[in-house]
Amino acid sequence: MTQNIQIYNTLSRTKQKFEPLNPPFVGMYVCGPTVYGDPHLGHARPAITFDLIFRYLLHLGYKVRYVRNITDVGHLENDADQGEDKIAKKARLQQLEPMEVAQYYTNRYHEAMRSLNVLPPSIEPKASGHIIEQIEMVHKIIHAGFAYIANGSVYFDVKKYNQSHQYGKLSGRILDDLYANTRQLDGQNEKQNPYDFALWKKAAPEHIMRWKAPWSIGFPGWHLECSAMSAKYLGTHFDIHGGGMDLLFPHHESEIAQSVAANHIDPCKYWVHNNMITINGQKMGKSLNNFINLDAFFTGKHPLLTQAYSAMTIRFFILQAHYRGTLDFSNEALQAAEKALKRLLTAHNTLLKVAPAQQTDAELQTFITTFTTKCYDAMNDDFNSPILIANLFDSTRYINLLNENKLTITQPDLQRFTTTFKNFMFQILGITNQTTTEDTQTTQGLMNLILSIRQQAKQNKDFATSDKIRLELQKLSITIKDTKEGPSWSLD
RNA sequence: GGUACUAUGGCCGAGUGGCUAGGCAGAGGUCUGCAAAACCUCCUACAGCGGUUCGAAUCCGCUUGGUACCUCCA
Repeated sequence: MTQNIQIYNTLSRTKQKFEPLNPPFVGMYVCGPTVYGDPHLGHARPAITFDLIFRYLLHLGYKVRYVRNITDVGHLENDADQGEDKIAKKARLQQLEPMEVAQYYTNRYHEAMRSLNVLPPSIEPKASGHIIEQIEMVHKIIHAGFAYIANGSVYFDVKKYNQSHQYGKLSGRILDDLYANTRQLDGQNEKQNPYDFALWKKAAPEHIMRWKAPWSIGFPGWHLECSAMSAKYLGTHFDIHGGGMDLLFPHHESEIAQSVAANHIDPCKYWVHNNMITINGQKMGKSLNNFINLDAFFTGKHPLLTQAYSAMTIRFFILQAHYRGTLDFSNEALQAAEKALKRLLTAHNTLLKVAPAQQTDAELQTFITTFTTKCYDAMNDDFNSPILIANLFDSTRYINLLNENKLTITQPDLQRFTTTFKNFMFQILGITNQTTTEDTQTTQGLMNLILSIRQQAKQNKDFATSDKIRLELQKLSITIKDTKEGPSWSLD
């Protein structure tokens, strides 16, 4: 916990020293999914980004309360849909109860997160379970004079708020510009100004998800749930608020306005935003037909994919880029990531087999003394996972040299080396080693038998047999390697 | 049009005012019955145009791409 973490704050557009409000406690809120469709690539990036931050803070010994919500209150698809929301629409199309839809896709989301080895958050509140808190917050905002009621709906008065506060300080927007660019929606609107946003919306007759409030039977505005739930579980002023860069405006901007209006304080100290994902250089969107569900990656069943990619490959690929940069998905890039990951995992298995010696070579000694520090430095610099991964790759060279007995290492140094490697690779980056069957006794016995038969064949120069064994095993995803110490095998 | 992010070698991707990130792919070599793996060596880029500087890919300005948001869409 003595680490000096620099964290990029969207609010200041600079890296700042991370100083929790109440150490060792850290409160972190991240906007979760709206559960009306299968989880896709767009869900993976923020989940993995904040999983990395969560894991690192935990590793350093912070007591982190990580809150990530589930949006199961439908919000309007667009004006033309006459008040029908996404979840309700799905429910109508599939003839299901809206909550059935929400639960189904919540489960799907959880399954995907588990595959990606994303740790569950400390609290995962649902918007539908916090209607009371949201109504209370609307009361507070009305009481503070920053909201008005129109025909059963309640709107946030952005113009008034902006007179005493700065609406746009997070996204860099200026209210006059917003006005100039949004006036085309004037007319039948209940809003006093086009940039006002709903806190509570009166439900149209066909709107299924509805709750009773003093103003009308209706549903909460979509910025409100995050403000209400973060305040409930993390307090009115907490450490980190995260989410995708696409949420910067209007969602997060409005969260600040609501919280300041209701609680008289900015909701959080650090705003952290992950950048977006593109596919083959194009934006990902349903209309462009390049919208890839996570399941499609795992099975390879999508026109844009030439093969299946494991969840760990996806995770590793995302971590190979810094979270604030855009990330482009392509088959070529994913295949590179797949091989790179395999190389690291192989190196780890090799490291576990290294036998200690009387002394550590000078070159290796130098490396080991700086290795741990360099890994921490990478993470401390705004969670720079690409640099961390580069450091791990630097270490593989030494691992392989140790394996070939070209270098030696003492037991304490080996212990240090292994601990650092494991901590950063598995605990912090959250990579898992999927080859579990490798260790079962039966498999091990069978493989020893097969390999001894193959060695016999090789000694008899019966290469037809030895090659056949290797080829057939390859079909079962088992790779044979002939090393100086004899044959070895691994499960791909 | 506005706001913001971004532009790096064949590909993916870090970083920095002068001291070659890393991975993948490619070339050569060692090893090997062959293969795979591993190791060694090679491939040295920073959108364009100006400016600041002893020196910029790194700072400043302009131009041109790309992306997101600006719609009661996480």
